[in-house]
Amino acid sequence: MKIEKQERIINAAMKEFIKSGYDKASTNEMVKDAQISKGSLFNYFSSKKDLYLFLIQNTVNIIEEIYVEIDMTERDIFERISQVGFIKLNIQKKYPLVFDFLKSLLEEDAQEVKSDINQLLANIQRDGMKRIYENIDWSKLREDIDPEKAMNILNWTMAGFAELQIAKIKSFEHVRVELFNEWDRYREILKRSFYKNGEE
Amino acid sequence: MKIEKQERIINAAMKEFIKSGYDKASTNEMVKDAQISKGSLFNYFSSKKDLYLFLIQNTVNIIEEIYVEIDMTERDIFERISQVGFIKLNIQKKYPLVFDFLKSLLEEDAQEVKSDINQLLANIQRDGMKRIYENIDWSKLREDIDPEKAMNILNWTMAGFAELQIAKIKSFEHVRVELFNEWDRYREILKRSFYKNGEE
DNA sequence: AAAACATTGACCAAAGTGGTCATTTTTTGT
DNA sequence: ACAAAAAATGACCACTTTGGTCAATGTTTT
Repeated sequence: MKIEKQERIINAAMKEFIKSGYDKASTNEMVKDAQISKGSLFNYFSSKKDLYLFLIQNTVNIIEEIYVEIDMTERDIFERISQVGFIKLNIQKKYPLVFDFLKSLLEEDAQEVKSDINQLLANIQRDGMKRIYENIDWSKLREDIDPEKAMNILNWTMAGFAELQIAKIKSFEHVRVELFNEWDRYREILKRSFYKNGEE
Repeated sequence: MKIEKQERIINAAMKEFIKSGYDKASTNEMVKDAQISKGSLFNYFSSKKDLYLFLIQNTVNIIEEIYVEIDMTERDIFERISQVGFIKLNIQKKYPLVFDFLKSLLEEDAQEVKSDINQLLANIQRDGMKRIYENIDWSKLREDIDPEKAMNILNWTMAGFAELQIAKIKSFEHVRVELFNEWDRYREILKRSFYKNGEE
């Protein structure tokens, strides 16, 4: 099957599952959006559930790329967090729905798929943030700053910044080259604030 | 009508609208959850749309309390932001669904109610954050820090912290007294980071 | 005990559900 | 050019759910 059609189907299905949750997601809406016939969809997937589970597995595979791509030898927290952000941005560009779909999975509570979700997400949930921030050198931090709190502030700032940029991109419909410069400003503020004088 | 029953209906309706969006929200589910009969619901409200619009107006009224309660003479950003957080926390305690419902309104795209939403939300959207951070004294900030970025970092941190605490409360089912101490730690970190030495 | 008001849930036509399959269209091998 | 195989279609199915109604029943007030 043409890869473009595959993506059309996957995206349409994800979009509908995100919007409506498993139970209320309509296969009719999916085929309309993907511009294929009802019959085709049920040729590719034996049931709605089958399709849903495929999408979950697909999502897990994509998300796991993050862990693989992280350079664990980079021990500076600001470098590491920028790295993760960069990887996530690339994923977002390639698969714009994948994070929203993941979020919808965590909120899903339909009995029919609940256990399957937990099972398939087990791997990426188990470690979560911990794996991403393994082997970080905290010694550069000012001593009066709790590393865990610093990490939280960084994470929240990163997430907030990302959300803001995505909103901008979605509304203005043009990717900003200044994006990374802008992030660097935030990075500088926090770095100067959190690190001991003279470090790095 | 008994106030307790009113709240049961409002909460059940909001819950269902949050979960399913306007179109797919089921009035049957609402009456089941609120433990009233179908007939009663349509006695109180002439239609699903009528109910929805009532909930929006109700939400707007509640949210607007925030603006009223802010002490505009407090010009320190950290005080102000803690104030807003405190007000929001109280609203969250009294009306646990109101912020989720507000969020769901912003994501709603059903044609039948889209224009009504925009109209009713116009007031609280127009100014948004601006009104909350009016008349702040930025002179205490270190000169190498852009006030707008500082404000963003603060906002994101506050939101992240709140989310974390709500998650904790929801899962552990007991409100933490240490909550404000914990927030004060974050506040200290950011204050020491952002303010000139010796300020405040 | 009568009148006024509140609440109920069986009921309705209409719309939507996940899934099927005989039929048509497209692709393939020769 | 043609037939066989593969892929795609959408009308159709039985079933569920939808928002909304209203005659009947319960509850209060006068």
